[in-house]
Amino acid sequence: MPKAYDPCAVEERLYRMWEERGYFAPRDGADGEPFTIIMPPPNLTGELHLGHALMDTVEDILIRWHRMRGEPTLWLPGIDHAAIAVHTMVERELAQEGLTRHDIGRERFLERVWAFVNASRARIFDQHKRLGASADWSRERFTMDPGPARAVRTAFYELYRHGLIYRGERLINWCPRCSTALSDLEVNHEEQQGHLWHVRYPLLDHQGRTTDDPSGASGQGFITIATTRPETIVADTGVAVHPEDERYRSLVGRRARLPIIGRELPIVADEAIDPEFGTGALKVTPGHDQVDFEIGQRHGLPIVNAIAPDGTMNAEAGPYQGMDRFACREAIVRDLEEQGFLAKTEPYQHSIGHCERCATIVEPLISEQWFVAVNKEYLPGRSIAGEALRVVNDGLIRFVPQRFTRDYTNWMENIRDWCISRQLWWGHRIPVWYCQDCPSSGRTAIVPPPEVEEPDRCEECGGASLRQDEDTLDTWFSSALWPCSTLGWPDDTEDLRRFYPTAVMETGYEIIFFWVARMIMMGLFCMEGLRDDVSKRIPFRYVYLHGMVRDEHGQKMSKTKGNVVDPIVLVEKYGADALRFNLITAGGTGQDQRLWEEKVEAARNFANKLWNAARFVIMKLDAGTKVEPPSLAERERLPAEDRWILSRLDHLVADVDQLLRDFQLNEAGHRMYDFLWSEYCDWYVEMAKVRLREQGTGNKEQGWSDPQPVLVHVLETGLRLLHPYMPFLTEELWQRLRPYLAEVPYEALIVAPYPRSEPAWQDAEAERQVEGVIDVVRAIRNIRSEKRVEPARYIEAYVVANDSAAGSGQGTRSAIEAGAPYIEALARVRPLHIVSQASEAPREGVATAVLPHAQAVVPLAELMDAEAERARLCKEMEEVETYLQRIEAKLSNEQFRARAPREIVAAEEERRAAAQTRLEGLRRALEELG
RNA sequence: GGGCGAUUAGCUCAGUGGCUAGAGCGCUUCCUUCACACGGAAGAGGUCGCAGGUUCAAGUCCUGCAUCGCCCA
Repeated sequence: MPKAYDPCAVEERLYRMWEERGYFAPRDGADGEPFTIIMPPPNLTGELHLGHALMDTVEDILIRWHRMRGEPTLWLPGIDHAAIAVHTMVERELAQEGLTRHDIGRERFLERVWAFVNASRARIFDQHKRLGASADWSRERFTMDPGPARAVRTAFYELYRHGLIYRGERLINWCPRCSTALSDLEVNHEEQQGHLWHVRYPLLDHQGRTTDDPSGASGQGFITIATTRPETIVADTGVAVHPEDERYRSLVGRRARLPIIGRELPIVADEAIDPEFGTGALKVTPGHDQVDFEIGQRHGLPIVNAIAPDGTMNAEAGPYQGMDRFACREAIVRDLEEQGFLAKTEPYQHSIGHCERCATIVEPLISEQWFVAVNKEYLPGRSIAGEALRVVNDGLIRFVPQRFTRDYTNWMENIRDWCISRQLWWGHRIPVWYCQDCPSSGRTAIVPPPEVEEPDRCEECGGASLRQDEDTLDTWFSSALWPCSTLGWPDDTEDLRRFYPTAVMETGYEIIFFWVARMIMMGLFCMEGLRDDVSKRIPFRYVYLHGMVRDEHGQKMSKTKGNVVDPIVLVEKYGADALRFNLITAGGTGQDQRLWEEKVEAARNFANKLWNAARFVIMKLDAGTKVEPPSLAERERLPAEDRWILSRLDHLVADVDQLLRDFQLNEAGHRMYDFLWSEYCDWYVEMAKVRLREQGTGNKEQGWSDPQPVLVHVLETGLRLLHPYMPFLTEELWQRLRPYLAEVPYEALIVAPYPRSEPAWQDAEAERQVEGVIDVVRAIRNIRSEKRVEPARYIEAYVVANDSAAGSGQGTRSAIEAGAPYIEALARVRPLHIVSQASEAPREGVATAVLPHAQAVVPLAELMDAEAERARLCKEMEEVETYLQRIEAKLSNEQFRARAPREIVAAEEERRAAAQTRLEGLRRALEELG
C-alpha cells in the first residue's frame, strides 16, 4: 500500500465499479419503506458550483445511509432547462455575431439552444459523478423530456379546467433586456441611492383653469407631489393623499393639471398613502407601479402605459417619445425645472427591483399574461395555496431546520397570483391555441386535453387556422411538478406508486418560495385524482435546507466578483471525500459557511490518517488469515482495552444513528472523526502495537491476547459508518481489507449493512479502567515534556494506585497493573513501579502528578528544580480548590439536592470525592517537597 | 416596517438545560521512534456581545439592547 492516500488513483475506478454493478438503482424486493430523494435539478447553464457540491454531499449521505440500512433507496437525478438563464447565454453568443434571436427565428434559435443543452448536460452529470453522487442515472430526467413535458401539459390543462389558470391584463414585472414578464419572485430588490423630486402640479378650479401662475411664489395654487420616478409623470392619471391628512383634506375631489402633458388629474383620498413620505401627496401612475395600480383600481383611474417593452418611451410620453426611460428621466427633470414645476430635489435611498437573471432594472408594465389563481377555491374551502399551507401546519411536511417553517407559512399566507407566461422561446410552450376563424377573432383560448399535442381544428367553429400562444411557461412551473413528473405522473406508474411521496427534499434555503412552495402546491393538486389521502399527495415529508457556501471573506461567490471556487478543482487537488467531509462538517444545518483550501486540506489529512491506520492494520495481517469479529459470548475474556474500544465504538454507532435520524449530519461527522482519530488511532492502535510486538517476541504464553480481531473489527465498522461521508476512501480500504475478513456476505461496502448498536458491548467499567491508564500516560508525558526529558529516553516512574481508593475504581491498582505495559511503552517508562501508598515512592527530587485516583511519581533528581515544582503543584492545587468549591457550593444547596435528578447529584458527589482525593495528594506532594 | 439568523480561543466554527466550554487552522516547545511530517508528544490561548429574568442548575430557555447579515413588504 502506498504511504499516502491518493484519491485520483481510486475514485474513477470505484465509481465505475459501483455504477456497473447497478448499486445505484433501488434494490428490488428490499424490505421497508422506500427512501426517495428527487435531486434538485441544477440548471444546465454551466458548471456545478459549491452549492451543488454541498447538495450532492448531503443527499448522497442520506441516500447511502438508507441504502446501507437495506431500504429500497432511490435518488433520482435530473436537470432543469432554466429558460431565462439559457436565453441570456445563447443570446449573448448571438450578440457576438451581431445577431438577435429574432434575426434567426424561433426554430433556428431552438436548434442552437439544444446544441448547447446537450453539451452542457453531459458535463453536469460527469461532475456529479466526480463528487461520488450515487444517483440512479437510469432514471435521469430533464424538464424538457417528453414525460415531464406531458406532465406540464396535463397540469396546465387540469388547472385551466378547474378555473385556476386565467389570462388577463395585469401589471406585471417586465425585464426590458430579457423582453419577458417575470414573477414577483424573479425580481430582486436592492437599496440604491436615488433622488426624491418634488414636483408642483397646478390646481384647477371648477372651470378647469389654473388658480395661480405656476411660477408664482404663493404655492397656494399647487399640490406638490414627491416621486422617485419623474419619467412616469407622463403616465399619471391621478394624485392621491391620505384621507386623514389635514393638509390636503380640502383638495380631495378637486383636480390638478399634469405639467408638460397637460392631462387633468383627479385628487383622491386613499389609505395606502403614507402622509410621512415626501410631501404626503403621491402621483398615481397605475400603468407603472403596483401600489398605484391598486389605488387606480379603487378610484377608477384610467391606465396609461407610457413605456414600451424595450424600455423606451412610447407615444404617450409626448415630447419624450423614443427616448430611453432613464434619458427621459433626466430630460423631464430638466424641463420641469425650466418651467418652474420642480420644487426641490433631495437625495433618497430606496429599493429598486432588478431582474434576477440579468440585473436590469425591472419595469412594471400592464401586460396580458397567464396566471395561476393560487387563492381561488376550486372546491369548497380548497385553494392550492390553502392546501399547501395546511399540510405544513398539520405537520405532514416538516422543515429542517424548523425555523424555516415560518418563512414558508408567512409567504404562503400572503401569496399573490403567479404569473406563469414568459415571452421566451426556450421552454414549454403554453398549450393554448387561438382560432383565427371564430367571431372572437383569435381571442378565444383553446386548451386541448394533454394527449393532444397539437389540435388541428377549432372545437367551436371547426376552423383549421389555429395559432398557438407564442409564449412559454415559467421554468418553475415545470420544476414545481418535479417530484411527480419524474416518477411518471400523470400516469400512476409503478415508480409513482412506490416512491411517491418522496422522503426528503434537500435544497438551498434561497429557493423555498421559488421551488419548495410551488412543488407543495402543485404536488397536492396534481395528485388529487390519484390519491385520496392527503398524506399520500404531499411531494415529500421533509424539507432539508442547506446554507450557502461563501468565500473566505464571507462574500457570496459570483462570476462577476471572480471569487468562484470550482468544486472539481478541489476534488482534483484533495479528493472528493475531503471536499465532502469539509462541506458537511463546516457548519450547522441551514447555516452559511465559508470555505477555503486549508479547510479542505484538513479533511484530506483525516482521509490520509485513516488510510494509514488501515495500512498498518492490513500490513500486520498474514496472507490467508481470516479474522473473525469478536463475539459477545467471549467478551469477558477480552482485555480491558478491547472492551474499552468496543464500548466506545458502540456508543459511537448509537450516537451516529440518532444524529442521522435527526439530520445532524455535521455532528455525526465530527463524532466519527474524533473517535477514529483520537481514540482508535491515538490509543487503541498504539496499545495494539505493544501487544503485537510482545506476540512477535514469543510472549504469547504470558497472556497476551491477539488484538487483530478487534483491530480489524473496529476499523471495518468505522469504514461502514463513515462510508456515506467518505465513500471512495472507505470503499477502497474495505476492498483491501476484505480478503482478511471471515464471512462477508456482501461484495462492496456501498451495499454493506450500516452498523447497528448492540448495547451489550457498552462497558463503563472498561472505559474507566482504560481511561485511567491513559490519564497516567498523559501525566507522565506531561512531566517529561516540562522537564525536557529527551523523548527517546526511558525513565523510572512510580504509579501510586490503591484498590480501596474512594470513587468508582478509575485508576485502581489492578487496572494500572493491567495497563502497565502501555504505560511503559507509551510514556517511555522503565522501570515502572506500581505501589499502593505514596510513602512507598521516593520523596526527594521527584515530580509528582496527582490524578483523581492515582499519582505518578517521577524521580528526576538531576533535572529537578524544587522551586518550579512547588510552583507547579501550588498552581494545580489552586485550580482544584476552585473547582472543589464550585462543587461544594452546589452540593450544599438544599434546593439542588431536592430538585436535581438523583444521577446528577450522585455524579457531583463522585466528582467531589475525586477532587478531594486529588487535593489531598497534591498537599502531601507539596509537603514532601519541603 | 415585519420576520429570521449570527455574535463562543488570534481565525473559521461545533456545542438539542447538568462532566473544569470543545474542534480544525494558526501559535509556542520538542520529535523524522519500524501506519501516517497529509504525522506524533506536550503546551499557551475563552468575564460564551451587553443588561435583566426564569431555573436547584443557563453558552444553551425568556425579555430588552447593541452590532453584523439575510429574507419579506
